[in-house]
Amino acid sequence: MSKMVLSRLYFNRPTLMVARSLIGKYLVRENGKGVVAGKIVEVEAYIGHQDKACHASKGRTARTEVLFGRPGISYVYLIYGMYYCLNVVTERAEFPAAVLIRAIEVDGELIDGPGRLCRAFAIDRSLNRVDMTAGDKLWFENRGVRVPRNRIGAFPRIGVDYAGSYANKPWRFRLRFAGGKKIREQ
DNA sequence: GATAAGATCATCT
DNA sequence: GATGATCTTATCA
Repeated sequence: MSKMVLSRLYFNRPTLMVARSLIGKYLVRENGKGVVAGKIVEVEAYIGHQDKACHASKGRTARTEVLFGRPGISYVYLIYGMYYCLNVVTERAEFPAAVLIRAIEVDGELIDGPGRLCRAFAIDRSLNRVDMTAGDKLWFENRGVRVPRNRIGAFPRIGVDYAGSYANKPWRFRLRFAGGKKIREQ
């Protein structure tokens, strides 16, 4: 069986649907040396120019241009001068939306937080605007893990208090258990 | 356990 | 010149 790389059509759907269904899928990173893969356990959705927490709410700029592009493309940026965050663009072209990958489980070990995740996977600005549906360097796989809806919790997003009425939207999704243990909630 | 502060820079005003 | 889709370490209680 060939690898089940998530396709363009997978990401060309409502962002909340993509975000929820990404829980339990695998993020795969291939650099020159080898392959690292981990199960996604936490994501956040950023949806449209009306969402003040979404970078595209400030308009279409050189930086946010990628959010207006085709689904399935990576959006990597530097935050607080020290950490990278990995997102994947969702929904049709011209509609700016993306899913931030926040936490991953690799060999039973939880890598908690977008900055740490990118460090562990050696993700930086050179992986911005990569086509993640091509199965090259960075992509998502469905490895047949089924996650029941009741194992996924929805919470407000992190660090977006400034976003007004959008600050409290339950657009963060997290697996309630990982590695056999209950993990942090809220 | 909780909270505070420091590191450090691309992007936008 | 201000500001974060953060993480680590230190200091308190």
